[in-house]
Amino acid sequence: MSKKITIYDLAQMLNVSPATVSRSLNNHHSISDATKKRILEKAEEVGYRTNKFAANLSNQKSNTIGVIVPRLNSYFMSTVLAGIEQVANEVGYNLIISQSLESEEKEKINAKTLLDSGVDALLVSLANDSKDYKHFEHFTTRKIPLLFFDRVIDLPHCPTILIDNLSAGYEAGKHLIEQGCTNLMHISGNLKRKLYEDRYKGFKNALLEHQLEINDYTLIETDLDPKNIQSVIETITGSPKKIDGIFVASDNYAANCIKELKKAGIRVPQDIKVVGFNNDPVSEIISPNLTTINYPGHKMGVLAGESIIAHLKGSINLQSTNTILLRHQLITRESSSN
Amino acid sequence: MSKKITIYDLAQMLNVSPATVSRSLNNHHSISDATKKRILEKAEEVGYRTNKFAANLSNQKSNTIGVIVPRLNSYFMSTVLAGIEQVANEVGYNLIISQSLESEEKEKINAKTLLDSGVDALLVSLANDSKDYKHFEHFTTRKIPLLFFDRVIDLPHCPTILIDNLSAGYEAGKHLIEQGCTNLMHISGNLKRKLYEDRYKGFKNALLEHQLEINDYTLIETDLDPKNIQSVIETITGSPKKIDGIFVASDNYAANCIKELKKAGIRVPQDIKVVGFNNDPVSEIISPNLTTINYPGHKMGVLAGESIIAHLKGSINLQSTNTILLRHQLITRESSSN
DNA sequence: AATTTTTGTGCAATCGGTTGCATTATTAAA
DNA sequence: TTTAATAATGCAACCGATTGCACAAAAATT
Repeated sequence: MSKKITIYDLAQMLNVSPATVSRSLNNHHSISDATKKRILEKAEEVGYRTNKFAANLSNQKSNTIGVIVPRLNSYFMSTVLAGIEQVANEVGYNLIISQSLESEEKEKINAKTLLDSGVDALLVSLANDSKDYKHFEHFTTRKIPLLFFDRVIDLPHCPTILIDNLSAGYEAGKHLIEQGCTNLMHISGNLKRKLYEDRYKGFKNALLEHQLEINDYTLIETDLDPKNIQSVIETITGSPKKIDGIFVASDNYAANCIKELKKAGIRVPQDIKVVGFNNDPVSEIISPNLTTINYPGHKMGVLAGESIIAHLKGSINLQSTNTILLRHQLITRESSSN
Repeated sequence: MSKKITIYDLAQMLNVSPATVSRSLNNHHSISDATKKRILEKAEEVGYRTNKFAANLSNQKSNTIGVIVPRLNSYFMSTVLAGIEQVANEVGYNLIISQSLESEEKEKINAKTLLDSGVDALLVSLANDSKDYKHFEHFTTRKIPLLFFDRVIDLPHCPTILIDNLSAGYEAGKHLIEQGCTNLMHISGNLKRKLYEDRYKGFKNALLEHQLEINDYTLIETDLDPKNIQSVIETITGSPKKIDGIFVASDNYAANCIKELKKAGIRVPQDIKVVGFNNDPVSEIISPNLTTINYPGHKMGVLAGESIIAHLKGSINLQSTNTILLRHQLITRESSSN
């Protein structure tokens, strides 16, 4: 029981060849039903378990998908991962998940490790400070499908899944303006990442469209880590013209902003209206409830998983599809009402 | 470039044997430095990448650790996973993560898949409805180390990492009593899981110690999913004796309770005091801030990872250590003040 | 100079499945 | 009844790295 049983053992027990055993286990058509049954039953009886290493070596594939994310402990990311895992699991794919912790260096190492581990495909959401993408070339040259989601770059033959951040930013800005705000601010994530750049661009477009002033206080670039929120609050309160509308690139950060603003005696939404991003659960917990852009993380994960698996199974060719845009949606709540 | 290079290719290029190449790549002592250098350089030059399948097959190990969790998109769990990933990554281990989605059936399948995938160790947090643990026996019989965290069971030779839920529950109860509550309620998760059972037991002990009544309203068992919170709120408001203190087994659920209680016109903490569990970020966002039990998820992950890796490297023997208890801590905030 | 050690490499088996091709048994067609 | 077609199974090479053992060359010892 404790020593592992191979197809050779089974073959010997049943007086057939290992080839027949292998074919039976894989339900190959050229084996008679009787033999198959006999072999399957014996395999079950003696607790045979296939050795994936050997099978992988032979098949040159692992039924494994690699995932690299900046960090896995954010509501959004864990939701995406949950989606990916769910679809992958259903069709028998395993997920090797690693985090770059926002470091390009780690991202490179992780990519290499996953390459060596023989993942059949790679899903990536980029680290904030990744600037060089050579580490992904190994995958493309080896024709290992590579898909970017959320924090994406445009690489030849690599599809991307994301939302239309440009118009999401625009809608957020426009909404604040329609609510009567005239002195707007955007608290952004790292602008090296296109999604943040786009959100800001869209936001700025809304301002431009309404001839609102754009100045030094229109944009604050942060790492979206609530730890360093104090300086941001100071910037807000220190603005010469009173800020009356803020669009924050993450709900979590927005919630913390509201909390700190309240502490500073600033009322939300009366003094400042706030719009967040993602529709995290926290947006409905914070008081006032947070107006936000719904960003369907789970759906994104499911889609990423399904796309890559469909590609692996050969049913679609992802290389040609370049960008999949998910629908987003402004959800208005108390934090921007008047 | 695009076709993969093996040690045989390298051997041929350099007129040495594959064995020498292999040994060089693994920095075996019996190879001269000159040869090693020559081989390493060539390997680098031609972009050699080791084939893990072959290496794993030969070594009978994968440098991979399997993880099964109920779901990966909860703040607590994703934090634990982040901790595990971090330490595993640092020492070159990969993590295959799968979720049971609270289903015993899926947990079984996942365990099987991970066994087949040849993980060197398995870390598990159990699904709520798991009742049968035979699927883990394969691991123990094959001497694959198995460690449970958070939602644990006592299996021979399997260490567990958790906090002292009994005393945490007791402290939560005692705190509410000290704040003047006399009519207490506990909103629990699935009592099949020992951690929830223990939290309730501890809580009950506090009540007993202070001669407080225990009745039908003392305990509500839920799945801790905010979706079905309404019936719980109704139970609270419908209690003949007004409930004035609630201990909730998760911060997220507690936050939602507070939100709904406020909607129902019940003031927290004036009418009802609330204590949560986990010290999620949401506990500091909700107003009033939530008194809670700090449960160090990241630390738990790090510890789980470190333990299992130390065991794999042979530096410690986990089989003998049976339980690792992490320190928890009551954090008092507004939701239970008076 | 002869012998023993030490060092550095190679041979070949092994890990456990997979699969193209050959072979035999069986059934259908002529 | 003979021949062609079909079905079922086995042989043996292959996937790519690892490693015990043998062996030759170089260094150390007597």
